[in-house]
Amino acid sequence: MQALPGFRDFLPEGCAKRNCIFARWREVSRRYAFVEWEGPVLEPTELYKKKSGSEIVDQLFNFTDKGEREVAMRPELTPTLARVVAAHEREFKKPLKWFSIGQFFRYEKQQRGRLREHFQLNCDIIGENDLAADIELVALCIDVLRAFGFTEKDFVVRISDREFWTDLFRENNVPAERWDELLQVIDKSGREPREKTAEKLGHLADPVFAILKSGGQSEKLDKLVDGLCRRGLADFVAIDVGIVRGLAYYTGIVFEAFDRAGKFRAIAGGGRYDNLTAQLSDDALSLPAIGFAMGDVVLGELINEIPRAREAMQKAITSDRKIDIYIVIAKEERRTDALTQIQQLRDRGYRIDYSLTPTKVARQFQAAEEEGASLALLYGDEWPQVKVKNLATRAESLISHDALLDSVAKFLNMPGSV
RNA sequence: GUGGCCGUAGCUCAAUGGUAGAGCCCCAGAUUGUGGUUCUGGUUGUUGCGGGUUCGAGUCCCGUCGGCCACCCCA
Repeated sequence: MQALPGFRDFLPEGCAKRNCIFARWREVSRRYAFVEWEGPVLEPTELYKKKSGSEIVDQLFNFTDKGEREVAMRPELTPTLARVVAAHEREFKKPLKWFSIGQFFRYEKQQRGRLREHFQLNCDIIGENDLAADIELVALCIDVLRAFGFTEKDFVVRISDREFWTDLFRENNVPAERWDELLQVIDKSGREPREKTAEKLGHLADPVFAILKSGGQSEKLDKLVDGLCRRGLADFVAIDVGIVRGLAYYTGIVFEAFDRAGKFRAIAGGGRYDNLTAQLSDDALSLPAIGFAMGDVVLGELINEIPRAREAMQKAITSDRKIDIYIVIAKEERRTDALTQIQQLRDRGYRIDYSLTPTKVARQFQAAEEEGASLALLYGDEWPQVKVKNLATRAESLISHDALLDSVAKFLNMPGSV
């Protein structure tokens, strides 16, 4: 038996890495005063059918439940967020600055950087129209990546604005029904032959190609980049109007983070979706919103790729898995006394390990070393004294068992005092 | 969903169609209370699975499952 295709087992090392990623995500989000929330993993399929564009439905991990309901494992969080906000918005001051860390699913053939399950950080600002919110959110995205040790040499956030294109469509009298379709064509233009794109664009082909080549420009994008420059983040961003993103609900600024080497797919992406709460509440409510998501899979690959990030991650994992004290039971008749003190030490919050069964002393010290213990306490012939060994310096001293707790506390606060 | 490549021990990989191996890991020892070294010994495979060709298949053929890559799509 093995895990289903596209689903991962997290062995201790993988789990430690994942937890480390979550910790950074949470830490930086909190730095921006975002608050954490969570929604259900399973939603009515209907929630995704209309709101995310029809293309998403083929990729849903969906089924009929025992109550004959059409349900889907969530492929993304934004529709849930819009639903929840529409229902509870009066309970909160605006703007809402919410983040969430959760697992998402898609039913697709897996390949590298793309599984059937992954974890995502979602950060959203709801109820603020001002471009300041867009700037804040992009800055947050950059800072999250910086927290992993990445620099402007490692990644770039490409920023675009869908209004830049919809303005062009309007000027050229393109009916609004065709906008989504044309945006998809522009989104795809970098990945397919020019002739094919030109054919789909029709009379818009020439102006669109001209803009994609020259770069395009808009006051809004300039202000956005200027805002990031003032925060000292200029080197992390680039305007790229070719970025459109696939989801239908985006209405304004859209952005994606890529590794500079261009080796992986997008690390993170997001944008403005000002109409989604209105759609999901049948126009009972309309709140502007902007958000982004960052997945653990591509991020994890990039961490492995960049030495600085990989070493930082490794260091954090090593330090987190360390225990404080290993209890060496050198004489089995002292086991009960040792266990009494193990309980007391654990009650004080120390990480303690010991051998559950009679084991050679050498093996016990080996285990102490492997688990990264700072101290070893040896229970044997010295009783009622305990031998305390500093595993880094190999220095030993004898301490009466009833003075042990104080002595250990002193050492662990100030290594070197034993 | 379509196409190409691949599938041997827990991991990394050997084996001109002729008896399935190595390293690492793991476990146990080296006169019985001290840790990254060393030495010795030990466990593990229906060669992904199922058919077929052949005197004989890890090796060739077909199917299937799984993995990788590209397409599709991208949350």
